[in-house]
Amino acid sequence: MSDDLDLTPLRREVLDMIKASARPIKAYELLGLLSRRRGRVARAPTIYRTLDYLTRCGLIHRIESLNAYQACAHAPACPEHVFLICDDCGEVSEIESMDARIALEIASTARQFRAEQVSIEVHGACRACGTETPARAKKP
Amino acid sequence: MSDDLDLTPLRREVLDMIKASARPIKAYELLGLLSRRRGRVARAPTIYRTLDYLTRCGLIHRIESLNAYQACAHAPACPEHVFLICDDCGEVSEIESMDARIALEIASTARQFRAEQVSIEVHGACRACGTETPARAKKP
DNA sequence: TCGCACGTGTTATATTATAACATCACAAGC
DNA sequence: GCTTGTGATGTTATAATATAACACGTGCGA
Ligand SMILES: [Zn+2]
Ligand SMILES: [Zn+2]
Ligand SMILES: [Zn+2]
Ligand SMILES: [Zn+2]
Repeated sequence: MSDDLDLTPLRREVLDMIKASARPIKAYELLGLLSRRRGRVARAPTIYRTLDYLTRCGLIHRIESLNAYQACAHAPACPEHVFLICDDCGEVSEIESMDARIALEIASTARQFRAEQVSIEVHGACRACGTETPARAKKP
Repeated sequence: MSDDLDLTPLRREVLDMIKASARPIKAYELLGLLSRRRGRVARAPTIYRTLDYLTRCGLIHRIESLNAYQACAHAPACPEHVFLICDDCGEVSEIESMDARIALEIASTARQFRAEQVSIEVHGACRACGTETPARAKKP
């Protein structure tokens, strides 16, 4: 395991595609984009290996409840991140909550559980979607 | 949408299988168990619909990072749950952390995000696995 | 030069999940 | 009784997500 980045052309290309996406992006979407960019089909292992690498480096995060990936909003080290996921418009914002992290650290330690990786995903309605109508009226 | 439970035989059978499992259990594992119990194959939609129902009722939880399901440890209403997931032995314990929940509520509200469903999954090493050896030595 | 580590390509397949439609049982209303 | 609607379950097919296993090439140090 090395500490420094090895951003090969493939990894950089995939990272750029993820950064360019306004929403979390899925593995097979990236695969399609990559195939088109390069003029030949890219296969699943190519993209999954790259996503693994970028995730391990902390450059992107996987959003478990969406099976999708998003560039980290807070640089290469980001231990306190929380995703606010709007189920209406699909927007996901990454915030930091030191308080939540501390609470979890305390709760884990109390049970002698050594926390290594924390995933916090909050589903709901973002500001724009939540205020569309006072009391929950969706177009059918 | 009704408030009270409709635990049909299928739903009860699946719920019992989940409760009987010492670990989170996967949809296709349940499908296999169910097929054997009933002496004929059960198909995927049967189990997924049942899991949806039980999840919506709060009787079970889905663990997103494992694609697996576990019975709720805290009765039919459980808004503050956190999963401590041991990556060594696979044990998952469900705890409650009001503090984490409050921290997230505050952080969400500050961004005018209306939180509806929160998923907190902490991966790491449980007490038993974390103390096996002082500094991380796994059998190869 | 040789062997190794590692990134990538390729083939095949495993795992997870849903769409769409058929059937059945039960209950409300006639 | 019959009709009709509703919700649960069964069935068929397929979509979406992910990994195993092996091949190939390049660079690098022994
Ligand atoms: Zn981040
Ligand atoms: Zn929104
Ligand atoms: Zn619970
Ligand atoms: Zn353990």
